[in-house]
Amino acid sequence: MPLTVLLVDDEPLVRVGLRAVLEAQPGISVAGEAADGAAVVPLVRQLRPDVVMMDVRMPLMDGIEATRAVLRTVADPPKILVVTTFENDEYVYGALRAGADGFLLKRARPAEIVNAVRLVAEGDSLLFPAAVRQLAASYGETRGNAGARARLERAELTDREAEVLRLVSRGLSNAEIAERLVVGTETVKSHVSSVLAKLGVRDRTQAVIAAYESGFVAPG
Amino acid sequence: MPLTVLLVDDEPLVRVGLRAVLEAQPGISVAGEAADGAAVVPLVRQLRPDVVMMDVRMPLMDGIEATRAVLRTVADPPKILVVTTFENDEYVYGALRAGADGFLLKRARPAEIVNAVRLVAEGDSLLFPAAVRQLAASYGETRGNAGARARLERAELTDREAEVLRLVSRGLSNAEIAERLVVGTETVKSHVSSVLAKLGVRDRTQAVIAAYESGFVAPG
DNA sequence: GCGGCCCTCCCCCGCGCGGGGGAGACGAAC
DNA sequence: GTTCGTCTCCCCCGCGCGGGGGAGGGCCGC
Repeated sequence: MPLTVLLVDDEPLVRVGLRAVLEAQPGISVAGEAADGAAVVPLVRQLRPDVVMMDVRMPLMDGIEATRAVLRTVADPPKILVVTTFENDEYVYGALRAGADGFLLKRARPAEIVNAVRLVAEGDSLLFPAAVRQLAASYGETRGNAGARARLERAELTDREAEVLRLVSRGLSNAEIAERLVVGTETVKSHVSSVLAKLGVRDRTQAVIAAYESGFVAPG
Repeated sequence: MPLTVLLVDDEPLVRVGLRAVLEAQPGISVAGEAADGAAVVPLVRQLRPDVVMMDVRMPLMDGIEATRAVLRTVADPPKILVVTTFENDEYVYGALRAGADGFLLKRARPAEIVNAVRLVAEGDSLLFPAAVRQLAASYGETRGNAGARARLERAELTDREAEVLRLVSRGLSNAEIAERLVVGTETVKSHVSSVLAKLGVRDRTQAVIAAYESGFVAPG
């Protein structure tokens, strides 16, 4: 059975984006969506998701309140992954103190998002994107962080995969990449597939987008 | 008969790049390549290209000399499009005075390159990428520029095409774009094909790259 | 030594993609 | 009124792409 996720965010666009990222990933499915924290508890009871991706700032009930509500009122509660736009969002502290299992920046690349969901689902407690590490340090120390770090690094691209992604991001076809690297096209396909899986994307087009969005390749 | 182009550049990589861009464009074919200006005159005589894309800086004979040589010694000479890396390349002035029909920055996006080739082939004299306009102004005023400008704008994407490109650049498939825009997938395919043709690229992956490289979409 | 990862290559298969045509409807420009 | 561009939709067709398997060799670390 796939890993199920409940999305809670007042912006439809964010929900669509998260859904796209997660649905593209084999083994993860989005069980449902909610536009406000107020709707979370009944939805969790109904859908029994493995993970709740929870926005912090929402109009009726914010992510902190909603996290508390879920953990207080639901038996065998799901993991709660707090999603925020700003890395210095003070609400994040509150959400983590309320019992959230991890937090994630909205501008995280797809691979990080997927990893984050997988990690909290598997019980690793906290996630720290590089940009937030210093903030985390000031927050107080961190259980399970080393494990999470190692896991994130395992998900990083190998040298060859990175090389292939660079060429994909320059518009080359598999055959052209094969020629350039002096290997067979099947080998290139194999690397491309690995890259797609690790980035959590569906096709090479989305891989190029991820490459630009993550700074892996830069315009100009 | 297609528009034929002779590439003259000492860097193989540049020739490969230009060839890829131009060959991807229907109606344009690369008739030949030369690695130095010294080889241009015989090649022009042999191949009778419509356009010569001429690097300025080359080891044996530079683009200025080569331009002069072609125009002086070849009857019914091809159009000459000067290609340069630096927008403030002083050699460009010389090449233009020597009779070149236009100039182009190497970092121009594929669509601009294709447009430039088409424009000089059709007789429009000078091309001014935005980044070079001020330089052009200081150079002295400009015949045929208004015509070129209008033509470049005609080659720009329509509203619908731009909308489709934006969605392509967010990783959506044709079917997803169709759903989003509430039209048929055939319609989307039609728009995508137009976009590819106008950008002078081969597939949606290269279109996304062009979108990022041109600033049409921005990372983050 | 043995497991694990990486790189390499192979098979089959389905489908999305893109090229090549064409065509109708609408509105703006002439 | 006619022309032109845009947007819409349709056909056929080939191929590149990506998923699903598997498999072998090399290198490193335990």
